[in-house]
Amino acid sequence: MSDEKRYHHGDLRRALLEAAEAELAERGIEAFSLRAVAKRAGVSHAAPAHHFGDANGLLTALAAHGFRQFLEAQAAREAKATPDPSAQLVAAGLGYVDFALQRPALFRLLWGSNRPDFADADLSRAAEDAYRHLVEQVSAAGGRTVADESAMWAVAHGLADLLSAGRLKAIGSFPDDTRDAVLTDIFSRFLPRPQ
Amino acid sequence: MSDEKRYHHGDLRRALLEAAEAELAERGIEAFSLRAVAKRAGVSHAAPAHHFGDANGLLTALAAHGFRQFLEAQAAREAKATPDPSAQLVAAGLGYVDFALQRPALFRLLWGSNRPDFADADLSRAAEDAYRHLVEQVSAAGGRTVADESAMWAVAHGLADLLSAGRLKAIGSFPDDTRDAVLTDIFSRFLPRPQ
DNA sequence: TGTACATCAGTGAACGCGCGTTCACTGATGTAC
DNA sequence: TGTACATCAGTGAACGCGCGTTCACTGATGTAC
Repeated sequence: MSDEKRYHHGDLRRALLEAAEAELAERGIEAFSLRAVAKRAGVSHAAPAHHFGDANGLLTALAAHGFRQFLEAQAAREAKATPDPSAQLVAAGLGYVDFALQRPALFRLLWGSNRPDFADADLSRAAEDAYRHLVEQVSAAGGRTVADESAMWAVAHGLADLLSAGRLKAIGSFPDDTRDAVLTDIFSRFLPRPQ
Repeated sequence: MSDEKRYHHGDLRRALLEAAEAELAERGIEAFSLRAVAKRAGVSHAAPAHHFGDANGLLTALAAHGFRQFLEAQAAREAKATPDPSAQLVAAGLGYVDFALQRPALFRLLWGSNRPDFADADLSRAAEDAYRHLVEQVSAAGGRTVADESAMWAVAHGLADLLSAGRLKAIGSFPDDTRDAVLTDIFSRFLPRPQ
């Protein structure tokens, strides 16, 4: 039954989110349109309205979903690291960069666009969960000041943004394990200092 | 003669660049259109073609101009700092952030858009000048490795991007001199270490 | 100083296009009895 | 188990809009003589 043509899609909401991310990746947010997303999902161009209202509604839902995946990318690295708080903080930083490299279009939607409605309840909750995770990690590693927290966030964010945009060519051209080693070196410089 | 209505504008190229930046600031790159820029500059919507070809041509020229102003913002901070190489490097970082806060729309055009043609000769020269400046500053301050260079770039970029987007609310709410002190503290952690 | 002419910058009407939105509709699904 | 009906998801045609592009044009400027 999976390949028969059905009137009701069955899981159009999810299909539209995937199509939207693919559109962002291929054509960029500047050329994003609801009609192109619907076409990619194989559905008439008026169908998305049932699920998301308009294009910004779809992008808002996609951004909320993106923040959850963003946290998952960090959790995946943390699970592989030793439980030491500093190692966990470095792992979160590596996950931050992983996400930006693996989903650059989504990364830009989260951090560099004003189209999602960041006042939306679901999206703002997802974004705050991500922020809270950072604060907790820094705190567990001994960070106490605004500077501690901002330093770690900024360096992770800067590396992620520059790498996903194809700048920082030196690091970008390293094999994965070499890249991880250099990134770990950099993150280590920013670890909160013992008082 | 300045307020009389003339057929020839006189300095339409510059006026279009200014109008384009204002449009970016007000409506975002996602809604950028040549017609709106022309209207803002008080000129018919076909006029920009004489100077820039199309919208991407205009954005490319604006980006090249932006990179030069980006370097100027750093130079302004460097001129006020002591000549010590580490102090100069920190000053460059503060200028990086200044630019992002003062011209957020332009900052996003330079670092977060794919609409400018980065293969354009003038733009790529301007972008490379900015990159070279960074490398030289890091080198003068004793940086020798890819990690030294990337760390400094990433933290400056991350602070600039997050602050200009209104994240990092703690630092963003400080008065200017307090903000500079916190940023200087953060940059100092990333200064190349003596071997 | 004056005239003729070439070049250039900007105009404004016209065009075709893809967009979001609306709306009457149709087919599928779920539920009451 | 069957029937009737309400609700829901998706269709497809229609619309008006702003967009980029084209093009014949006009007014301004510069230059040759």
